[in-house]
Amino acid sequence: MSVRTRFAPSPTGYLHVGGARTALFNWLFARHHGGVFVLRVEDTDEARNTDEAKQAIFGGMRWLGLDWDEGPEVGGDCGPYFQSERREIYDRWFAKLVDADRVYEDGGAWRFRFDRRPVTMHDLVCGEVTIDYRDESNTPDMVVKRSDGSYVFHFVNVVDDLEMRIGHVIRGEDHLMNTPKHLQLIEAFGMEPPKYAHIPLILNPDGSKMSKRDEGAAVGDYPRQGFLASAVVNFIAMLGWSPKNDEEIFSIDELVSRFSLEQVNRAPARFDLEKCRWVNQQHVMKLDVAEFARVAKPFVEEAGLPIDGAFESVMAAVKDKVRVLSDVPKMVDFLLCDELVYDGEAMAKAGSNAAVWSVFEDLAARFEGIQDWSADAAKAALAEAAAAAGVKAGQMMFPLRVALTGRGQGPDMGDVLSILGKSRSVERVRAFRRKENNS
RNA sequence: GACCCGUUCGUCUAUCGGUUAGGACUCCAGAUUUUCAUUCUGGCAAGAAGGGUUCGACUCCCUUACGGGUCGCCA
Repeated sequence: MSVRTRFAPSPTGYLHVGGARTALFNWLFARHHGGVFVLRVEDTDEARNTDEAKQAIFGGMRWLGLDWDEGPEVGGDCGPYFQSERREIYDRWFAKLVDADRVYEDGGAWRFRFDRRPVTMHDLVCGEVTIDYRDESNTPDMVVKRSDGSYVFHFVNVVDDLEMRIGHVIRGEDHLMNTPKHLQLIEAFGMEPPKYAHIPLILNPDGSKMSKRDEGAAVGDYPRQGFLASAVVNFIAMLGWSPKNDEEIFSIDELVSRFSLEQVNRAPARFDLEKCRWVNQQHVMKLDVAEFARVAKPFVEEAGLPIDGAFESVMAAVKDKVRVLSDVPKMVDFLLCDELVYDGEAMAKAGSNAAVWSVFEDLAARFEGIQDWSADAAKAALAEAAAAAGVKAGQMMFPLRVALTGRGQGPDMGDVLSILGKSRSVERVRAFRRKENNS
Protein backbone atom coordinates (compact mmCIF):
# COMPACT_ATOMS: atom_id res chain seq x y z
CA MET A 1 0.00 0.00 0.00
CA SER A 2 1.37 3.38 -0.95
CA VAL A 3 2.17 6.12 1.51
CA ARG A 4 -0.61 8.63 2.10
CA THR A 5 -0.21 11.69 4.33
CA ARG A 6 -2.36 14.72 4.87
CA PHE A 7 -2.36 18.26 6.13
CA ALA A 8 -5.63 19.20 7.79
CA PRO A 9 -5.75 22.90 8.67
CA SER A 10 -8.78 24.67 9.98
CA PRO A 11 -9.34 27.98 8.22
CA THR A 12 -9.51 30.24 11.25
CA GLY A 13 -6.43 32.36 10.53
CA TYR A 14 -3.50 32.72 8.19
CA LEU A 15 -0.95 29.97 7.66
CA HIS A 16 1.70 30.22 10.36
CA VAL A 17 5.15 28.68 10.36
CA GLY A 18 4.17 25.88 12.70
CA GLY A 19 1.37 24.79 10.40
CA ALA A 20 3.56 25.27 7.37
CA ARG A 21 6.21 23.02 8.84
CA THR A 22 3.64 20.35 9.67
CA ALA A 23 2.43 20.55 6.07
CA LEU A 24 6.03 20.46 4.85
CA PHE A 25 6.94 17.33 6.81
CA ASN A 26 3.84 15.54 5.56
CA TRP A 27 4.59 16.65 2.02
CA LEU A 28 8.28 15.69 2.24
CA PHE A 29 7.41 12.28 3.64
CA ALA A 30 4.87 11.62 0.90
CA ARG A 31 7.13 12.88 -1.87
CA HIS A 32 10.12 10.96 -0.53
CA HIS A 33 8.16 7.74 -0.71
CA GLY A 34 6.43 8.54 -3.96
CA GLY A 35 3.15 8.64 -2.08
CA VAL A 36 0.10 10.86 -1.99
CA PHE A 37 -0.28 14.13 -0.09
CA VAL A 38 -3.85 15.07 0.79
CA LEU A 39 -5.15 18.48 1.81
CA ARG A 40 -8.28 18.41 3.91
CA VAL A 41 -10.00 21.47 5.31
CA GLU A 42 -11.32 21.02 8.83
CA ASP A 43 -14.01 23.65 8.76
CA THR A 44 -16.44 22.30 11.30
CA ASP A 45 -16.32 25.41 13.46
CA GLU A 46 -18.53 27.60 11.33
CA ALA A 47 -18.32 30.59 13.64
CA ARG A 48 -14.55 30.91 13.29
CA ASN A 49 -14.01 29.92 9.68
CA THR A 50 -13.42 32.56 7.05
CA ASP A 51 -12.91 32.45 3.34
CA GLU A 52 -9.90 34.75 3.64
CA ALA A 53 -8.23 32.30 5.97
CA LYS A 54 -8.87 29.47 3.57
CA GLN A 55 -7.33 31.39 0.69
CA ALA A 56 -4.39 32.44 2.85
CA ILE A 57 -3.66 28.81 3.66
CA PHE A 58 -3.96 27.64 0.07
CA GLY A 59 -1.88 30.57 -1.11
CA GLY A 60 0.79 30.01 1.50
CA MET A 61 1.12 26.36 0.59
CA ARG A 62 1.32 27.14 -3.10
CA TRP A 63 3.98 29.75 -2.50
CA LEU A 64 6.03 27.25 -0.53
CA GLY A 65 5.58 24.75 -3.34
CA LEU A 66 3.60 22.25 -1.29
CA ASP A 67 1.26 20.94 -3.95
CA TRP A 68 -1.43 18.48 -2.94
CA ASP A 69 -2.52 15.44 -4.93
CA GLU A 70 -6.00 15.28 -3.47
CA GLY A 71 -8.04 18.02 -1.90
CA PRO A 72 -9.80 21.30 -2.62
CA GLU A 73 -9.51 22.52 -6.21
CA VAL A 74 -7.90 19.30 -7.41
CA GLY A 75 -10.42 16.69 -6.31
CA GLY A 76 -9.70 13.05 -5.63
CA ASP A 77 -11.36 9.74 -4.83
CA CYS A 78 -11.89 10.43 -1.15
CA GLY A 79 -13.77 13.72 -1.35
CA PRO A 80 -15.35 15.95 -0.50
CA TYR A 81 -12.29 17.46 1.16
CA PHE A 82 -14.13 20.01 3.21
CA GLN A 83 -15.48 18.56 6.43
CA SER A 84 -18.47 20.85 6.21
CA GLU A 85 -19.57 18.76 3.19
CA ARG A 86 -19.09 15.33 4.74
CA ARG A 87 -22.12 15.24 6.99
CA GLU A 88 -23.61 11.96 5.74
CA ILE A 89 -20.30 10.18 6.08
CA TYR A 90 -20.08 11.19 9.73
CA ASP A 91 -23.66 10.15 10.39
CA ARG A 92 -22.85 6.72 9.01
CA TRP A 93 -19.80 6.29 11.23
CA PHE A 94 -21.61 7.68 14.22
CA ALA A 95 -24.27 4.97 13.78
CA LYS A 96 -21.54 2.35 14.22
CA LEU A 97 -20.74 3.83 17.60
CA VAL A 98 -24.40 3.74 18.55
CA ASP A 99 -24.73 0.13 17.41
CA ALA A 100 -21.67 -0.82 19.40
CA ASP A 101 -23.12 0.96 22.41
CA ARG A 102 -20.01 3.12 22.77
CA VAL A 103 -21.83 6.46 23.03
CA TYR A 104 -24.34 7.87 25.47
CA GLU A 105 -26.36 11.04 25.62
CA ASP A 106 -25.38 13.79 28.01
CA GLY A 107 -27.22 17.09 28.01
CA GLY A 108 -28.21 16.70 24.37
CA ALA A 109 -24.67 15.89 23.30
CA TRP A 110 -23.22 12.44 22.74
CA ARG A 111 -20.17 11.22 24.58
CA PHE A 112 -17.85 8.40 23.63
CA ARG A 113 -17.31 5.89 26.42
CA PHE A 114 -13.57 5.26 26.84
CA ASP A 115 -12.29 1.82 27.61
CA ARG A 116 -10.89 2.27 31.12
CA ARG A 117 -7.43 0.79 30.72
CA PRO A 118 -3.90 1.94 29.88
CA VAL A 119 -3.51 2.82 26.21
CA THR A 120 -0.08 2.58 24.61
CA MET A 121 0.89 4.21 21.36
CA HIS A 122 4.06 3.76 19.32
CA ASP A 123 4.99 7.16 18.06
CA LEU A 124 7.54 7.35 15.26
CA VAL A 125 9.19 10.35 16.92
CA CYS A 126 8.36 10.13 20.62
CA GLY A 127 8.58 6.38 20.98
CA GLU A 128 6.27 4.40 23.22
CA VAL A 129 3.86 6.53 25.24
CA THR A 130 1.25 5.18 27.62
CA ILE A 131 -1.72 7.06 28.98
CA ASP A 132 -3.75 5.45 31.72
CA TYR A 133 -7.45 5.76 30.98
CA ARG A 134 -8.38 4.32 34.35
CA ASP A 135 -7.82 7.83 35.63
CA GLU A 136 -11.19 9.26 34.66
CA SER A 137 -10.53 12.69 36.11
CA ASN A 138 -7.74 13.18 33.58
CA THR A 139 -9.60 11.54 30.71
CA PRO A 140 -13.32 12.26 30.92
CA ASP A 141 -15.46 10.66 28.24
CA MET A 142 -15.30 12.94 25.27
CA VAL A 143 -18.12 14.54 23.37
CA VAL A 144 -18.16 13.36 19.78
CA LYS A 145 -21.45 14.91 18.71
CA ARG A 146 -22.65 18.27 19.93
CA SER A 147 -26.14 19.02 21.06
CA ASP A 148 -26.67 20.99 17.83
CA GLY A 149 -26.00 17.80 15.90
CA SER A 150 -22.53 18.74 14.62
CA TYR A 151 -19.50 16.57 15.20
CA VAL A 152 -16.35 17.54 17.08
CA PHE A 153 -12.75 17.49 15.93
CA HIS A 154 -11.66 14.15 17.39
CA PHE A 155 -14.48 12.31 15.70
CA VAL A 156 -14.30 13.86 12.24
CA ASN A 157 -10.52 13.83 12.24
CA VAL A 158 -10.41 10.11 12.92
CA VAL A 159 -13.22 9.25 10.52
CA ASP A 160 -11.62 11.24 7.71
CA ASP A 161 -8.18 9.74 8.23
CA LEU A 162 -9.79 6.31 8.03
CA GLU A 163 -11.97 7.18 5.04
CA MET A 164 -9.08 8.80 3.22
CA ARG A 165 -6.83 5.84 4.03
CA ILE A 166 -4.15 8.01 5.63
CA GLY A 167 -1.28 5.75 6.62
CA HIS A 168 0.91 8.25 8.42
CA VAL A 169 -0.38 11.05 10.60
CA ILE A 170 2.37 13.62 11.09
CA ARG A 171 1.21 16.47 13.31
CA GLY A 172 2.28 18.85 16.06
CA GLU A 173 3.15 17.58 19.49
CA ASP A 174 0.14 19.43 20.85
CA HIS A 175 -1.85 16.45 19.58
CA LEU A 176 0.15 13.82 21.42
CA MET A 177 -2.34 13.51 24.27
CA ASN A 178 -5.20 13.31 21.77
CA THR A 179 -3.80 10.26 20.09
CA PRO A 180 -4.92 7.66 22.65
CA LYS A 181 -8.43 9.09 22.29
CA HIS A 182 -8.19 8.60 18.56
CA LEU A 183 -6.82 5.12 19.04
CA GLN A 184 -9.79 4.23 21.20
CA LEU A 185 -12.22 5.52 18.59
CA ILE A 186 -10.48 3.59 15.84
CA GLU A 187 -10.61 0.45 17.92
CA ALA A 188 -14.31 0.95 18.53
CA PHE A 189 -14.76 1.19 14.76
CA GLY A 190 -12.84 -2.06 14.41
CA MET A 191 -10.28 -0.42 12.15
CA GLU A 192 -6.49 -0.38 11.93
CA PRO A 193 -4.90 2.88 13.10
CA PRO A 194 -2.44 4.86 10.98
CA LYS A 195 1.13 5.35 12.18
CA TYR A 196 1.68 8.51 14.16
CA ALA A 197 4.59 10.94 14.29
CA HIS A 198 4.34 13.92 16.61
CA ILE A 199 6.78 16.66 15.79
CA PRO A 200 8.00 19.22 18.35
CA LEU A 201 6.51 22.69 18.34
CA ILE A 202 8.23 25.87 17.19
CA LEU A 203 8.88 28.42 19.92
CA ASN A 204 9.61 32.15 19.92
CA PRO A 205 13.20 33.31 20.50
CA ASP A 206 12.34 33.76 24.19
CA GLY A 207 11.01 30.22 24.49
CA SER A 208 7.34 31.08 24.62
CA LYS A 209 4.90 29.38 22.33
CA MET A 210 4.88 30.86 18.86
CA SER A 211 1.50 32.06 17.81
CA LYS A 212 -0.14 34.62 15.62
CA ARG A 213 1.28 38.12 15.74
CA ASP A 214 4.71 36.91 16.75
CA GLU A 215 7.47 38.09 14.43
CA GLY A 216 7.98 35.65 11.60
CA ALA A 217 4.81 33.72 12.38
CA ALA A 218 2.81 34.48 9.26
CA VAL A 219 3.96 32.67 6.13
CA GLY A 220 2.06 35.24 4.10
CA ASP A 221 4.51 37.94 5.19
CA TYR A 222 7.57 36.21 3.78
CA PRO A 223 7.13 36.93 0.07
CA ARG A 224 6.82 40.67 0.49
CA GLN A 225 9.67 40.75 2.99
CA GLY A 226 11.83 39.40 0.22
CA PHE A 227 12.30 35.79 1.21
CA LEU A 228 12.62 33.03 -1.36
CA ALA A 229 10.22 30.12 -0.89
CA SER A 230 13.06 27.62 -1.19
CA ALA A 231 14.90 29.38 1.64
CA VAL A 232 11.89 29.43 3.94
CA VAL A 233 11.27 25.76 3.24
CA ASN A 234 14.94 25.02 3.92
CA PHE A 235 14.88 26.98 7.16
CA ILE A 236 11.71 25.59 8.66
CA ALA A 237 12.76 22.07 7.69
CA MET A 238 15.82 22.58 9.88
CA LEU A 239 13.61 23.43 12.84
CA GLY A 240 13.11 19.96 14.24
CA TRP A 241 14.76 17.99 11.47
CA SER A 242 18.44 17.46 10.79
CA PRO A 243 20.29 15.60 8.06
CA LYS A 244 22.57 14.41 10.89
CA ASN A 245 25.66 15.92 9.35
CA ASP A 246 27.11 19.39 8.78
CA GLU A 247 25.19 20.32 5.67
CA GLU A 248 22.41 22.85 6.01
CA ILE A 249 21.63 24.44 2.69
CA PHE A 250 19.26 22.31 0.65
CA SER A 251 17.06 22.78 -2.36
CA ILE A 252 13.53 21.46 -2.08
CA ASP A 253 14.42 18.44 -4.21
CA GLU A 254 17.36 17.66 -1.96
CA LEU A 255 15.09 17.81 1.08
CA VAL A 256 12.68 15.40 -0.58
CA SER A 257 15.39 12.85 -1.23
CA ARG A 258 16.93 13.14 2.23
CA PHE A 259 13.93 13.49 4.51
CA SER A 260 13.03 10.78 6.98
CA LEU A 261 11.05 10.75 10.20
CA GLU A 262 13.90 9.04 12.06
CA GLN A 263 15.83 12.32 11.70
CA VAL A 264 13.17 14.38 13.42
CA ASN A 265 14.12 15.71 16.88
CA ARG A 266 11.98 15.54 19.92
CA ALA A 267 12.86 18.85 21.52
CA PRO A 268 11.06 22.05 20.51
CA ALA A 269 13.09 24.57 18.49
CA ARG A 270 13.20 28.33 18.77
CA PHE A 271 12.65 30.51 15.76
CA ASP A 272 15.69 32.62 14.80
CA LEU A 273 14.80 35.13 12.09
CA GLU A 274 18.43 36.19 11.72
CA LYS A 275 19.45 32.71 10.66
CA CYS A 276 16.46 32.52 8.36
CA ARG A 277 17.80 35.66 6.65
CA TRP A 278 21.20 34.06 6.29
CA VAL A 279 19.67 30.93 4.76
CA ASN A 280 17.83 33.20 2.36
CA GLN A 281 21.09 34.82 1.32
CA GLN A 282 22.57 31.42 0.58
CA HIS A 283 19.64 30.64 -1.67
CA VAL A 284 19.83 34.04 -3.38
CA MET A 285 23.50 33.46 -4.15
CA LYS A 286 22.62 30.24 -5.94
CA LEU A 287 20.29 32.06 -8.32
CA ASP A 288 21.76 33.07 -11.66
CA VAL A 289 21.72 36.76 -12.50
CA ALA A 290 18.72 36.63 -14.82
CA GLU A 291 16.65 34.75 -12.25
CA PHE A 292 17.74 37.08 -9.47
CA ALA A 293 16.86 40.11 -11.61
CA ARG A 294 13.44 38.61 -12.23
CA VAL A 295 12.59 38.06 -8.56
CA ALA A 296 14.14 41.33 -7.39
CA LYS A 297 12.44 43.47 -10.03
CA PRO A 298 9.07 43.77 -8.24
CA PHE A 299 10.81 45.18 -5.17
CA VAL A 300 12.70 47.73 -7.25
CA GLU A 301 9.52 48.76 -9.05
CA GLU A 302 7.62 48.94 -5.77
CA ALA A 303 10.20 51.46 -4.56
CA GLY A 304 9.41 53.63 -7.58
CA LEU A 305 12.81 53.22 -9.22
CA PRO A 306 13.11 53.24 -13.03
CA ILE A 307 14.16 50.03 -14.75
CA ASP A 308 16.46 50.62 -17.70
CA GLY A 309 18.66 48.56 -19.98
CA ALA A 310 21.39 48.39 -17.38
CA PHE A 311 19.10 46.66 -14.90
CA GLU A 312 20.69 43.23 -15.16
CA SER A 313 24.20 44.53 -14.72
CA VAL A 314 23.01 46.51 -11.72
CA MET A 315 21.50 43.34 -10.26
CA ALA A 316 24.68 41.42 -10.97
CA ALA A 317 26.62 43.96 -8.91
CA VAL A 318 24.59 43.33 -5.75
CA LYS A 319 23.29 39.78 -6.05
CA ASP A 320 25.70 38.11 -3.67
CA LYS A 321 25.24 40.72 -0.96
CA VAL A 322 21.52 40.64 -0.40
CA ARG A 323 19.93 38.83 2.49
CA VAL A 324 16.33 39.58 1.64
CA LEU A 325 14.99 40.97 -1.64
CA SER A 326 13.37 43.91 0.09
CA ASP A 327 16.88 45.24 0.75
CA VAL A 328 17.62 45.52 -2.96
CA PRO A 329 16.09 48.96 -3.70
CA LYS A 330 18.20 50.82 -1.17
CA MET A 331 21.27 48.99 -2.46
CA VAL A 332 20.81 50.10 -6.04
CA ASP A 333 18.75 53.29 -6.06
CA PHE A 334 21.82 55.46 -6.80
CA LEU A 335 22.49 53.39 -9.91
CA LEU A 336 18.98 53.65 -11.25
CA CYS A 337 18.06 57.25 -10.62
CA ASP A 338 19.87 60.59 -10.38
CA GLU A 339 18.37 61.81 -7.14
CA LEU A 340 21.14 61.08 -4.68
CA VAL A 341 20.47 60.95 -0.98
CA TYR A 342 23.65 61.68 0.91
CA ASP A 343 24.19 59.82 4.13
CA GLY A 344 25.35 62.26 6.80
CA GLU A 345 27.64 59.83 8.56
CA ALA A 346 29.32 58.73 5.35
CA MET A 347 29.71 62.39 4.29
CA ALA A 348 31.45 63.27 7.51
CA LYS A 349 33.76 60.31 7.23
CA ALA A 350 34.62 61.03 3.61
CA GLY A 351 35.34 64.68 4.23
CA SER A 352 37.43 64.30 7.36
CA ASN A 353 40.71 64.68 5.48
CA ALA A 354 41.31 68.05 3.83
CA ALA A 355 43.93 66.62 1.47
CA VAL A 356 41.32 64.27 0.09
CA TRP A 357 39.18 67.19 -0.90
CA SER A 358 41.85 68.76 -2.99
CA VAL A 359 41.87 65.67 -5.20
CA PHE A 360 38.31 66.32 -6.26
CA GLU A 361 39.43 69.69 -7.66
CA ASP A 362 40.61 68.16 -10.88
CA LEU A 363 39.07 64.69 -10.76
CA ALA A 364 35.98 65.74 -12.71
CA ALA A 365 38.17 67.19 -15.45
CA ARG A 366 40.31 64.06 -15.61
CA PHE A 367 37.15 61.95 -15.83
CA GLU A 368 35.94 64.10 -18.68
CA GLY A 369 39.22 63.62 -20.47
CA ILE A 370 38.79 59.88 -20.67
CA GLN A 371 38.09 58.78 -24.23
CA ASP A 372 36.93 55.21 -23.69
CA TRP A 373 35.23 55.14 -20.34
CA SER A 374 35.79 52.05 -18.26
CA ALA A 375 36.18 51.26 -14.59
CA ASP A 376 39.91 50.79 -15.06
CA ALA A 377 40.31 54.07 -16.90
CA ALA A 378 38.37 55.87 -14.20
CA LYS A 379 40.47 54.29 -11.48
CA ALA A 380 43.63 55.30 -13.30
CA ALA A 381 42.35 58.88 -13.48
CA LEU A 382 41.64 58.75 -9.77
CA ALA A 383 45.15 57.49 -9.08
CA GLU A 384 46.64 60.33 -11.12
CA ALA A 385 44.55 62.95 -9.38
CA ALA A 386 45.53 61.50 -6.03
CA ALA A 387 49.20 61.42 -6.92
CA ALA A 388 49.09 65.01 -8.09
CA ALA A 389 47.70 66.04 -4.72
CA GLY A 390 50.07 63.83 -2.78
CA VAL A 391 47.35 61.51 -1.54
CA LYS A 392 47.30 57.71 -1.64
CA ALA A 393 44.86 56.33 -4.18
CA GLY A 394 43.42 53.92 -1.65
CA GLN A 395 42.44 56.83 0.54
CA MET A 396 40.31 58.19 -2.27
CA MET A 397 38.16 55.13 -2.73
CA PHE A 398 35.84 55.78 0.15
CA PRO A 399 35.31 59.48 -0.60
CA LEU A 400 34.70 58.62 -4.25
CA ARG A 401 32.15 56.02 -3.16
CA VAL A 402 30.31 58.62 -1.14
CA ALA A 403 30.48 61.09 -4.00
CA LEU A 404 29.07 58.63 -6.51
CA THR A 405 26.60 56.73 -4.37
CA GLY A 406 25.81 59.07 -1.52
CA ARG A 407 26.50 56.43 1.08
CA GLY A 408 29.21 54.48 2.79
CA GLN A 409 28.54 51.03 1.52
CA GLY A 410 27.48 49.32 -1.65
CA PRO A 411 28.71 47.37 -4.65
CA ASP A 412 32.28 47.13 -5.81
CA MET A 413 33.55 50.53 -7.02
CA GLY A 414 34.48 49.04 -10.39
CA ASP A 415 30.86 48.06 -10.94
CA VAL A 416 29.64 51.45 -9.79
CA LEU A 417 32.01 53.29 -12.14
CA SER A 418 31.18 51.22 -15.19
CA ILE A 419 27.43 51.25 -14.64
CA LEU A 420 27.31 54.97 -13.94
CA GLY A 421 29.33 55.85 -17.03
CA LYS A 422 31.27 59.00 -17.73
CA SER A 423 28.77 61.82 -17.68
CA ARG A 424 26.99 60.74 -14.52
CA SER A 425 30.30 60.15 -12.74
CA VAL A 426 31.54 63.61 -13.70
CA GLU A 427 28.30 65.20 -12.66
CA ARG A 428 28.28 63.49 -9.27
CA VAL A 429 31.86 64.41 -8.50
CA ARG A 430 31.02 68.05 -9.28
CA ALA A 431 27.86 67.92 -7.23
CA PHE A 432 29.84 66.53 -4.36
CA ARG A 433 32.36 69.38 -4.62
CA ARG A 434 29.57 71.92 -4.55
CA LYS A 435 28.08 70.34 -1.45
CA GLU A 436 31.46 70.52 0.24
CA ASN A 437 31.93 74.16 -0.67
CA ASN A 438 28.54 75.02 0.73
CA SER A 439 29.11 73.28 4.02
C1' G B 1 -3.16 20.90 40.10
C1' A B 2 -2.97 15.96 37.37
C1' C B 3 -0.93 13.61 33.19
C1' C B 4 2.53 13.53 28.83
C1' C B 5 6.95 15.08 26.10
C1' G B 6 11.54 17.35 26.40
C1' U B 7 16.74 19.49 28.34
C1' U B 8 24.55 19.79 24.23
C1' C B 9 27.65 26.91 22.98
C1' G B 10 22.80 32.97 23.36
C1' U B 11 20.16 30.25 18.85
C1' C B 12 19.69 25.78 15.14
C1' U B 13 22.21 21.28 15.66
C1' A B 14 26.25 16.61 15.27
C1' U B 15 27.49 12.73 18.79
C1' C B 16 23.66 6.62 18.90
C1' G B 17 29.52 4.33 26.31
C1' G B 18 35.81 5.80 25.11
C1' U B 19 36.04 12.62 20.72
C1' U B 20 40.94 18.12 22.24
C1' A B 21 32.38 17.45 22.40
C1' G B 22 32.17 18.91 15.62
C1' G B 23 29.38 22.37 12.18
C1' A B 24 26.19 26.74 11.31
C1' C B 25 23.82 31.71 12.82
C1' U B 26 25.11 35.97 15.95
C1' C B 27 29.37 38.63 17.98
C1' C B 28 34.79 39.81 17.94
C1' A B 29 39.71 39.74 15.40
C1' G B 30 42.84 39.13 11.10
C1' A B 31 43.17 38.65 5.68
C1' U B 32 41.88 39.91 0.92
C1' U B 33 39.17 43.72 -2.09
C1' U B 34 44.21 50.33 -3.94
C1' U B 35 37.41 51.55 -0.59
C1' C B 36 32.62 50.04 2.75
C1' A B 37 29.91 45.78 2.42
C1' U B 38 30.41 40.78 0.52
C1' U B 39 33.90 36.68 0.79
C1' C B 40 37.78 33.89 3.35
C1' U B 41 40.54 32.53 7.86
C1' G B 42 40.70 32.46 13.09
C1' G B 43 38.47 33.25 17.97
C1' C B 44 34.75 33.55 22.11
C1' A B 45 30.97 30.10 23.63
C1' A B 46 27.75 24.03 25.64
C1' G B 47 26.50 18.53 27.89
C1' A B 48 20.54 21.93 33.80
C1' A B 49 21.71 19.82 38.94
C1' G B 50 22.40 15.59 42.14
C1' G B 51 22.60 10.42 42.64
C1' G B 52 23.43 5.66 40.52
C1' U B 53 25.06 1.51 36.55
C1' U B 54 30.00 0.90 34.26
C1' C B 55 36.96 0.05 33.70
C1' G B 56 34.77 4.43 31.40
C1' A B 57 28.95 8.43 30.65
C1' C B 58 26.65 14.11 27.07
C1' U B 59 25.10 9.23 25.73
C1' C B 60 21.73 4.11 30.06
C1' C B 61 18.51 4.39 34.98
C1' C B 62 16.39 7.42 39.17
C1' U B 63 15.35 12.14 41.64
C1' U B 64 15.01 17.36 41.43
C1' A B 65 14.86 21.84 38.65
C1' C B 66 13.49 24.25 34.31
C1' G B 67 10.87 24.49 29.43
C1' G B 68 6.81 22.96 26.41
C1' G B 69 2.17 20.37 25.76
C1' U B 70 -2.73 18.29 27.20
C1' C B 71 -6.79 18.06 30.43
C1' G B 72 -13.65 22.08 25.92
C1' C B 73 -20.43 20.75 23.18
C1' C B 74 -12.01 24.84 19.80
C1' A B 75 -9.32 22.58 16.14
